[in-house]
Amino acid sequence: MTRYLVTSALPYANGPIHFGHVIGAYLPADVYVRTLRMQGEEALYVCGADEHGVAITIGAERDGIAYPEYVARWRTEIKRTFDRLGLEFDVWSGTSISPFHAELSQDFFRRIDRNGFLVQRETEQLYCTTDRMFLADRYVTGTCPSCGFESARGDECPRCAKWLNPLDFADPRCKVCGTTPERRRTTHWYLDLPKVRDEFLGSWIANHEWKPNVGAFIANQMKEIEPRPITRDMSWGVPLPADTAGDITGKVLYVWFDAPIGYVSFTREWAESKGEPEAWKRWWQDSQTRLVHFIGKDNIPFHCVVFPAMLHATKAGYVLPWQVPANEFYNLQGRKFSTSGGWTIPLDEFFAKFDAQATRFYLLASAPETKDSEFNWKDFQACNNAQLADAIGNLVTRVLKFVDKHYAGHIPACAPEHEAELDRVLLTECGAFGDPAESIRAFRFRRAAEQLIENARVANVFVDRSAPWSLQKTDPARAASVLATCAEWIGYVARWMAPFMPEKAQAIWAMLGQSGSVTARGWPAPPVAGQWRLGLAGSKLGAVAGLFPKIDDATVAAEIAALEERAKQVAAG
RNA sequence: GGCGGUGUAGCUCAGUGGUUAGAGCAGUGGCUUCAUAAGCCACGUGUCGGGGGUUCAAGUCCCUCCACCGCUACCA
Repeated sequence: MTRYLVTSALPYANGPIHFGHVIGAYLPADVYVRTLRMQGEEALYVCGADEHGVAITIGAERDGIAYPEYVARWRTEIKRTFDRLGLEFDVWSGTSISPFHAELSQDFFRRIDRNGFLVQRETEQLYCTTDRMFLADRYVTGTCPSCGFESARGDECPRCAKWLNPLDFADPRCKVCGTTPERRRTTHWYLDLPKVRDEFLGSWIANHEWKPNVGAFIANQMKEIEPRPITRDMSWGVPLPADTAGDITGKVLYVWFDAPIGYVSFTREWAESKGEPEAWKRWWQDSQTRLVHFIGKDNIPFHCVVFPAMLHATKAGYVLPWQVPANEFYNLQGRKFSTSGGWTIPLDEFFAKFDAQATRFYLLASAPETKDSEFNWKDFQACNNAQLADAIGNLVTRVLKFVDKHYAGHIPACAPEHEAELDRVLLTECGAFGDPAESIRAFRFRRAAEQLIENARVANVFVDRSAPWSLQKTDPARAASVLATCAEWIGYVARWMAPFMPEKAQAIWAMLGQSGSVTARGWPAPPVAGQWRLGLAGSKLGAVAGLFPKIDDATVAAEIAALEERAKQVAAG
């Protein structure tokens, strides 16, 4: 049977994550997995921190703490944010602590080497003797040989936009410490991407169905693909396999090589924790697996080209990505999120004031699926107030409080003589409703959010048309049937909501007097007249209370002012 | 420079070459009172960024120009 192996881009353990990361790669994956499971599919959701690389060593040294301590801090901090948002991974680990990671990364390297997809090259690079490391282009600054701009970056001149090679600087300086680096020769292993392309990857990519914003982009990249270095001169990382390295020391696998292998090693870690050490193979080396990578657009070349090339080059039977639902970028109030620039939302403060479940819904409803989008405070308020509080929250309270008052807190039964007619009115005359799962499976989360609201509105129309408060006086039996029908529909709404807002869905389920988990009831089949009711009649309601507190204008104005103030203070230094 | 994306109603956005281009929000008017002053109904002539072209037919395909954004692969 088909099974779904879902991954979210491994967050880099070098700083806090913001809502842009959350909606780009994590929240959609969580909703996807929850939906699949409610539909009875087998799914595994894997994530963890990416913890190697030079940016981390620089950060740790700046903070004066050991590398492992540094990455542990961010691994924990990032996970805390995920926990607050209700993101549930089956395994959460880190590339520097996962017990299988180093061994498996070396295994990848060895297999790829043995299969003839690695080449060695000697190059000359700038080396900073103060920081004791080779400098990436961006870590070098100097005078542009083209236009004379004195603070050109090693990769590109900000003034004349010319591509640069830092070796061409007459006066190179290390961006970290300001001293002059020296030239050194060094040998590295390169992944022979053109060879993988010609043997397999080119035709695989051409014949694979990609999300529209992914396909054209990577097809074009295949033409200019070049070998990529996969080793690096530093100490923090996975050491080269000793049998390959020989007498060469001081090299580790480059972070972008070992990071995606984390998906596999974390799966092994999960299997081990389940007491089935071999179970990971069922997920990674079985053609029934559908591998889905949720990422931001900056990761497209990596997950659609490089990682598949690595998987193929091992010739170890690994599955390749089935879908890569990459999102575009998510901004904040018209500008890019910038932690260092103060243009961000401090999450501790945010979650002290605002509901994490409502935030999940808003992020999904505004997700950057086809183009960049943004978190906008006024939109957030409108979404919470008009869609969640008014359309869904009020539907629940208006119906259940009515039931509470007139039926002694028990959901009435729908009289058999009313059922066919009420089904017809509800299902065909009160507006269109759709199945959010269809949209979710197509990675259209904004559309699914709309459908959720539309579905709730169907019941609001039904209540208005039926006017049970009048029937109560003229035809009490019919009033009871109407309320019974509304309660049943709310049960559907709760299940449709469950992947988006699991806690709120559960709260509705409890208000309906149902025990157990709402997700245990599974995903609802599209309601069909005569057979859609769950049979809630007779249930004793739980305590009925408002689900979504409203956010007032003053609160929003204060948040916008605080955001601008933060940015201003950072700009002033 | 190269590549990619975006440009549709006041705002945020949907729109698989084919009837008079849609939704939500905001706005206006009416109805209702069960409910978190919530709900329902009605009301949208917008050079679909500009200009060419293909087609019986283009927001939808092609070319070009303009604007904005991103990427450019040793910042992982």
